[in-house]
Amino acid sequence: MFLSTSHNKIDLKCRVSIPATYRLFLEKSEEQLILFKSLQFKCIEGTSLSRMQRYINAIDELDAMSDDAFVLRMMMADSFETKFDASGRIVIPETLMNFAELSNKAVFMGIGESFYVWSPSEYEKQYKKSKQILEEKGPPKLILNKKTE
Amino acid sequence: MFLSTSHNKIDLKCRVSIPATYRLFLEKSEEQLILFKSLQFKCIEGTSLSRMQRYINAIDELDAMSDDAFVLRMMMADSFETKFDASGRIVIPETLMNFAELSNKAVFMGIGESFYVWSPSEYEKQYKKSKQILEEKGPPKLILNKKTE
DNA sequence: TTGACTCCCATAAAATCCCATGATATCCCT
DNA sequence: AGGGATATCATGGGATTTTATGGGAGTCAA
Repeated sequence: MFLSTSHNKIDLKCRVSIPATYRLFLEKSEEQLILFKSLQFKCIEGTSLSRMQRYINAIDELDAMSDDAFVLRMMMADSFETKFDASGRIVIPETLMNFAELSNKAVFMGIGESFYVWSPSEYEKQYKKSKQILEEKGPPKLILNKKTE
Repeated sequence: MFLSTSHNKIDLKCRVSIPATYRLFLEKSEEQLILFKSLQFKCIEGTSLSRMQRYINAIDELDAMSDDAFVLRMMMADSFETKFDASGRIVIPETLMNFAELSNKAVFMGIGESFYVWSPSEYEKQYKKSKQILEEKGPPKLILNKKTE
């Protein structure tokens, strides 16, 4: 699983070290890493190829002309398969650098099946926002054992 | 699989470089590349021969006299099997150049099992449209809670 | 012989590999 | 528990390979 947060440097070639824990998780499960534009936030989302595969399969199950299928196809088009160099770094494609407004620092935030990559300022913004919601509305009600029907 | 987007040049001989990632995917899976007119958009669709085969099989399951079967057969008739030259380029058949209104630039857009080839202006149009749908309707529901089974 | 198509070679820019290093964390032995 | 030895991590930069693209020589058919 992708967990924990870390702040890593992006060098002039747009390389970043993927946090070792993330990398080990991918290597252990023999998964390729996919990066894509988040549909919800101004950040990059990272996930395994097999999870991305599930989205792709979903496209075929939808009405091909539907808005959902349309948006999902665009998501694929904004996705990149990446691999590590010998020292565990990836290169962030230019498209994604621009989309997430990254320059020389990246914040990795693990959220289970996937992770986010933020610019420090955007991360800060979202972090404060979540804190504020927490204060105003109290902790969210979690249902851990959801019935699947 | 086919992912990511790239803008490549079409030269005077109607040659374009297929994005290396697409090419490698096809070579690795020992697949032939098929190009055909998209049924939904003003663009060329590219896919593997085996996926095309699935379309063809699907025709047989339709009422042979139906309009759907008729349209699909016409689509097949405008399909081209293409192969790369030594440096990974293909020649786009004139019929398809005209259909997609291509001139000197092609936008390759990977959508999983297949990819689209657009003129830059048409691509731009579709991209904006998807952005707009995303804003108005939010991300597709299956993104948010995906059932694994 | 002219036009269309296919090979083949050339090249600049970009992506990738390879080796190096300081900092941190982990191990291990007493 | 201390403290040095060892491994791992995050980072830098140069060398090499691949990619995308241009253009010419050979080939085949009308």
